[in-house]
Amino acid sequence: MKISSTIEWAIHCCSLLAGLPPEVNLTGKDLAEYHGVPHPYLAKALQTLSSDGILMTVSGPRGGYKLAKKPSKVSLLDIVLSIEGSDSCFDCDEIRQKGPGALERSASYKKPCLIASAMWKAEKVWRDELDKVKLSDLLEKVKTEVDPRQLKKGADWIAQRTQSKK
Amino acid sequence: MKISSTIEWAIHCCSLLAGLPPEVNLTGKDLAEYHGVPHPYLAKALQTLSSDGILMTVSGPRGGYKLAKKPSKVSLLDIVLSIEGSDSCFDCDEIRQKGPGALERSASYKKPCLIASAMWKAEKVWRDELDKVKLSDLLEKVKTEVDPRQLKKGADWIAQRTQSKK
DNA sequence: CCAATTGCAGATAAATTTTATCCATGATAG
DNA sequence: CTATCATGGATAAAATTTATCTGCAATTGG
Repeated sequence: MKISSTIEWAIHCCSLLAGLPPEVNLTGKDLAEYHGVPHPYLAKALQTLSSDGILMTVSGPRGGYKLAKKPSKVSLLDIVLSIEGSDSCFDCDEIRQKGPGALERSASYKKPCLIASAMWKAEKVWRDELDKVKLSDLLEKVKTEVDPRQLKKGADWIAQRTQSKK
Repeated sequence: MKISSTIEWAIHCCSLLAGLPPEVNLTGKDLAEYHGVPHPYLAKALQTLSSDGILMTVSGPRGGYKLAKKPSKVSLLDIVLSIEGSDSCFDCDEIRQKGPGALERSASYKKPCLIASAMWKAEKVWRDELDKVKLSDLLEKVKTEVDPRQLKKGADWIAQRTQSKK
């Protein structure tokens, strides 16, 4: 029941991009370097985000990634589902239909398994909670909660990166 | 982000045991057979549940497992955490402290990462939801929602199992 | 048009986790 | 004292996650 670290990287990348001016983009390599994670693997995640319409790509020299929507239109759930896929995390194997207690005709099982229902309900509240949090909410909090020196350092590094390529 | 099928088995086993009279116990083999799952592997889960105080074991001939607490005192969360461990499903790797935007002294990072906080909050509502559902709630619903023929068939099989060993 | 940069898709491989099995041991009812 | 049953440890197979590489397509700037 572990959430893969790719999710963590993907959210960090998206929220970084959300804070940049709309004309700026960063390459996959920049994003990997910025976060200290392996580039080729992160690239996979970025490609997925882009094919799901969360990121936009600009190819060619001075290309890279930028956010495809307004930060207020992208929730953490969007990112999580893009990377992990939207399948439920609980698979009901219908084991109630398997043992000696089971009835022959599976048509007898109209209502979903009670246990599965409970697990799915819990997953729903989890997803709803993640859907409430938009990238714009994170940006807002960053302004008030994150050390300004850190913000400056990050911004400088990005500025230098985008400048030096001109 | 998949929930292992062991969880599903464990919950089914516990809710089956919850419906039996207090003096009755079922062996690991019975439980495996009843649910149509591999015995040696299920045994591991039953052992874990028992070492976590959710199940009681009776060793020796005519031994087996029974519920260690009243059904109203065991929640789905108890079972899930017993099997999966209680670690959070989201690991914060503190990647904000890794890239070129990071500050040198990690003491500067007093508040938890905003992204991790959001993920943990979502996990909390998930857990709270699962903790609301007790085995007694499932039993209650089983009475009204499950086909009586199925209940009878299961009960008969169990009765035959527990009888034939006398 | 050319050359360099960048994302894309697919194949592949290493590492880790999940799933599964087996066996020796200890407890206990009959 | 014997058959039954849980326990704990070791082991192995299977699946998934993590990671890398390579050739290709698109695009920009010269």
